[in-house]
Amino acid sequence: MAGETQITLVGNLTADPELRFTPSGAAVANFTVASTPRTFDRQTNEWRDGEAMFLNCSVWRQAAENVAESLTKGMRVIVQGRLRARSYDDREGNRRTVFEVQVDEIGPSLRYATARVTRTPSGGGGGNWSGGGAQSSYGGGQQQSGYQQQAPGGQQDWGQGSQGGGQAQQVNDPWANAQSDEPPF
Amino acid sequence: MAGETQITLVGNLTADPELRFTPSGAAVANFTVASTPRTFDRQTNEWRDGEAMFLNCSVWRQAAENVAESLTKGMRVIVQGRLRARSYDDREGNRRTVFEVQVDEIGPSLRYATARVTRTPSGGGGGNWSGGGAQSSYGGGQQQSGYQQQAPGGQQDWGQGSQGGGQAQQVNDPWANAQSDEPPF
Amino acid sequence: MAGETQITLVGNLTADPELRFTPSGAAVANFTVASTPRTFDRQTNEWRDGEAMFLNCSVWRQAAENVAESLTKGMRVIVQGRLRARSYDDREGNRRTVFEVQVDEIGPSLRYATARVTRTPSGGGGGNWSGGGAQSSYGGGQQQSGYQQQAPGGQQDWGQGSQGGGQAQQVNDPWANAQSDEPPF
Amino acid sequence: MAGETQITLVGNLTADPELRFTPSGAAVANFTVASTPRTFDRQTNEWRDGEAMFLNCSVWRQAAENVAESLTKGMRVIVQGRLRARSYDDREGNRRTVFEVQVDEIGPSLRYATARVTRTPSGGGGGNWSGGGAQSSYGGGQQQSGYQQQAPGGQQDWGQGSQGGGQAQQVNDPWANAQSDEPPF
DNA sequence: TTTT
DNA sequence: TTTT
Repeated sequence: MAGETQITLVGNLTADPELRFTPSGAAVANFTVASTPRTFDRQTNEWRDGEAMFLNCSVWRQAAENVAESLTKGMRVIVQGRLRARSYDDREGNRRTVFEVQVDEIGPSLRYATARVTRTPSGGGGGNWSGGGAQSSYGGGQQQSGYQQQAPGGQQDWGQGSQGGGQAQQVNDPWANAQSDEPPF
Repeated sequence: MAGETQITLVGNLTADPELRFTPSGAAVANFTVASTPRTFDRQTNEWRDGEAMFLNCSVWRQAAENVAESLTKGMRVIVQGRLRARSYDDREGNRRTVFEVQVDEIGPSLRYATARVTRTPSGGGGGNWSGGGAQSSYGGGQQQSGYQQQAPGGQQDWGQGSQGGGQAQQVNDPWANAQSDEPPF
Repeated sequence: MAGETQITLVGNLTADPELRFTPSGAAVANFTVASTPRTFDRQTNEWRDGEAMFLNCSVWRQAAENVAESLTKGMRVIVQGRLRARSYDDREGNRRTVFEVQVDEIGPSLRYATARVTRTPSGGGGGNWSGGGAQSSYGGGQQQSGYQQQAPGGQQDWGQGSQGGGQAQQVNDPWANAQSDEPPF
Repeated sequence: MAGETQITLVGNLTADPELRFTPSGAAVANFTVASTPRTFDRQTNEWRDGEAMFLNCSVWRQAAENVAESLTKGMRVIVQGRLRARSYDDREGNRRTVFEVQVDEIGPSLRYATARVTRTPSGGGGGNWSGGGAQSSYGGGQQQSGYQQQAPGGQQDWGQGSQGGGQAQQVNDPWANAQSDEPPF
């Protein structure tokens, strides 16, 4: 008995994902995707950009850690998930509602980029299956060290001003505290 | 006036993608995604695997080349596209129909894997923008050679029997010839 | 070259659709869909309702007129479309953004209801065709009268207070004037 | 933890739905949707029809009965569901696989047609609610008779030859027997 | 096997 | 502002 608000979103990260942990240790990554609709104008026979749309996304557990490790500001991603609303009262006491995508699957788009995929050691998750895998035989050590070296460079490359993006933080902010141990969805 | 057969598919590659070129030089990559539906059985309170589904996918142009370079047998991917049917007559003269996903967006899933994304030089495509971009500073040569070395290992790792998967071939088979210069979709 | 923000929404109308016409005579129907996510809680082994989500939808041309004629407050619908954002400044000068679904296809859900479908005379639209008109075999009169009796009760059942819902209005409000002759999407 | 093969399908019924019951009394409706992709050819500046695609669909319980009562050959529908594969061996011993959409939500499209919705008495289902019942203000009788006149014509219009479509049958064919009490999905 |  |  499904049949809900399925959404498939394509766009670019407005900033590096933010990784957090609930008190019980569950990882959550939050990020915003900017999606600019392009429509083909039959009159003028050319493409027109619509107004950009910014959607907050949130992803849990192992995927959250993978997202924080793999994605940075500007990258184009594909997101499959369910649209949700969260209401709150702003400082003036007005009821506001915010939309958020609960991510089921996410990955970098290969439309304008290539990706080198590395399987996440399924420790602690009970992951039932696969994914990458390719690089494990590459000669662990070499691959590993390569990875370590690369990370910083990649950071700088995006000219991002945000420090700590994609870095884990065991925060104690209100939001984190408000989170239960388990994903609410 | 849209409103068609939108499909969002998650599953694993059954083999390395096959990259081909139409006579006029347009790239096409074909691959098959195996998707095993999991349903939560409320009686027994556990997850049950359904019958695996195998879907052919085809992607064009720059994305085709990126797919061939990035994805290998076994990897989990997210695919967004439109479902199509192709009919043909088999050797016994029976009309058969084959389903195929025309890929709009594809990427490796980050559920069980990480990915290092590198922006494709937008040469010859007029691509309006990008994703990745990060790895340019990794020191091209090193990265490159690393790739060459890694490829074979990765290959073996998935226990695949198909040789040449992911390799470009300027084929002249009937199918390639039948293709026009432009994607039919 | 597609690959956008596809959304498929299921929920209930919060009110009767509002039908308007652009100066040049193009029909637009606007309505809001309330969608309450239900998730199966594996701990307690029961279904839990999430926070309701309210999404504005807009549909154009013949479909707009059909929507206004067919749908009323409370009905469950399926909507297929693309999610868009519209920004504006509120009275305090704050930039607000509103989400809206540009409807590609819409229909009443048959999950808890039946529907008697009547093809719209394709006058003025060039629509290539349509749906049904099946019920002739039900024994018109009997079925009909049964329907008549039900209708009023059903109405009250919905407890809707809005009068004039689903009625066309050649409005001249700013929004209508702002609209061009053609759908902006 | 979802993230599967979501499909949203728009097309026309190739025949009236077939309603069956499992031994334990659960209703199932099967039908085929023909979907003809239309693409806008930028060269010639006109729409082109692609090859038609035929997809089997199956829907369960109350919705199955509603479908059988509401939909007939030729009608345009919107279907939201999950794509599945079913394998079998044909008479020559070849393994064949058939695709099928497990319907989550379905309804008649309002693009070229109107619909009069009537809430299904939620007897025996526990359905939490429904749509329908709006048209009371149209002036029942008049509207009704208008409908009656249209119905037969519409019927013939469709030139449908299949009799008994949409009629319930407590079949005992192999397939029905193979079905368990509960939907397999 | 098929719809518009 | 709201539906079930």
